[in-house]
Amino acid sequence: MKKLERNFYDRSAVDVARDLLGKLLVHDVDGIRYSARIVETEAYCGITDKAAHSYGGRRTERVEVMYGKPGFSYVYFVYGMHFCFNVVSSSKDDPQAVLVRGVEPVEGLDMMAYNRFHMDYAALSCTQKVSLTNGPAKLCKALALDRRHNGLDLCGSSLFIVQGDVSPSSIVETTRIGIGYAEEAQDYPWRFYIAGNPYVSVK
DNA sequence: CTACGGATTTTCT
DNA sequence: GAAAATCCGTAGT
Repeated sequence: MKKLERNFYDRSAVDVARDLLGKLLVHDVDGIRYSARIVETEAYCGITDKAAHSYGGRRTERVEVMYGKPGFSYVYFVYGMHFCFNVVSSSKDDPQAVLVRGVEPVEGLDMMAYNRFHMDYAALSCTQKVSLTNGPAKLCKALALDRRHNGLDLCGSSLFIVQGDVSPSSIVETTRIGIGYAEEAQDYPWRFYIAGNPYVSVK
């Protein structure tokens, strides 16, 4: 399957978020391949979006990568213990990004099960299987993504996204999660997910 | 099933 | 010093 190229990411975060659904996120490390279908995303639309880390043109060390070229990773640390993975979108100096909130495991299931629960995949309960990757911090843990993966080029060879083999049947557009501080931006329909998929974090 | 609070530390004011 | 793009365990319905 074809790796997504720079021009895929060089669009608004809303367009990239919608089009990432059904694509395959791949992480190759230490001879292990993790891959998972993207089933839930959120767009963070830059300096005018009160929910975005780059709102108002804020430009700190943490958010610097969002001001660079599209198609790079933005991984941040939150709540003292979790990481979240984003894809930098839009053009250089327009700090937009897409948060990946849910993925469906495809390859590397045993390593994902180990990373999350220190168990074999076969020993997981049904609840645990779904809980492997149905949230932004859960999928980072499962796919072994952390601060070392901030600022990586997704057009590179260890962390990238490929075209999926099936396009999503039905896409739901709704409001974003966990942004109670964002006033009217809370109500913008910038979260997208594949209808009916069990790895969506919040229905 | 839903609701709530605690965990834990970086990041920014 | 406060808040945070979350998760998990426990308690209640």
